[in-house]
Amino acid sequence: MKYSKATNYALHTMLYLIAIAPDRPVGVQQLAEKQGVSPTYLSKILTKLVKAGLVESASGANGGYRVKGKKEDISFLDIIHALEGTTSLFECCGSGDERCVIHQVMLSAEEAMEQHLKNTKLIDLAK
Amino acid sequence: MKYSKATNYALHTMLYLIAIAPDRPVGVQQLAEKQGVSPTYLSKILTKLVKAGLVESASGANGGYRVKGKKEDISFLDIIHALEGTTSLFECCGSGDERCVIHQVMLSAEEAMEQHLKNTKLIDLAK
DNA sequence: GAGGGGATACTCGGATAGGACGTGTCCGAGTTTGATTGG
DNA sequence: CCAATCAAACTCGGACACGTCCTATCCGAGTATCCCCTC
Repeated sequence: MKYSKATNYALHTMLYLIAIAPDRPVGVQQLAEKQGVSPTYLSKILTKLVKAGLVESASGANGGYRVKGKKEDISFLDIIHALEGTTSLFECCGSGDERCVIHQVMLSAEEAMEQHLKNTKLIDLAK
Repeated sequence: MKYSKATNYALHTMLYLIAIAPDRPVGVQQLAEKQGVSPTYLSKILTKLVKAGLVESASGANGGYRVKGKKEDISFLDIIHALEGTTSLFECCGSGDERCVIHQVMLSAEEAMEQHLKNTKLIDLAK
């Protein structure tokens, strides 16, 4: 039960893209160099962010990645959901949502954390 | 990033032990039968709960497991920590606790969930 | 000077490999209870 | 009737097998930009 390193990389990459938001896209090599990760691995992570609609990619020379949409709306939860998936942290009693009291407690605890992550926008840290 | 099934089994087992708290300990076979798990596997989970000081075991015939200490004080977080460990869900920037803003946000989000799990006692569900 | 053809820089996707971890089983050892048996 | 012995029930711990996911790398393919060369 831990957040994957990929989520960590994704958060740092997104924060960097938002903080120094340029007109031209940023190459994966530059992003990878900042965090000491291999560019090929980081590109896999960025592909997930693209599929989630958080960033857009530009092919070819001078290509790279750029934040898509409004930067002010991107929250921690958006990025985490893009990498970890949106399924619940706790799966109970086989099939799913019965009236299991344990399940209800775990679900509300998870929602408490998600509310915190949803209310914190990345742009708040990019001052 | 998911809670393990073992945590699920542990929570259900503890709730059962607290709800029907008998004078004599409950055997692992009876506990395993309730949840459809193999007794040998459940005994591994119970060993972790014993080491955490939440239950105590009695060897020999008519042996089994019993809740240790005050039943009113056992929270969800106690059981989760016993199985998942107490390490943080998020490990940032290599070594550890620098002044990484992302790390701070993730930590406070995690604490929001843990507060919820700490305040919910198992005995509240065992009516 | 204008247009076309490479070289270059970059992303995209699949295949692959190693390692860690969760899940589950099996077996031998130690321990307590209770019944059985012999004096 | 008492006590010693034996069998049964049960937990404990380690070893082991299996699958899955994370992490990371490599390679080929596609694509856009820029430079150079030719007409």
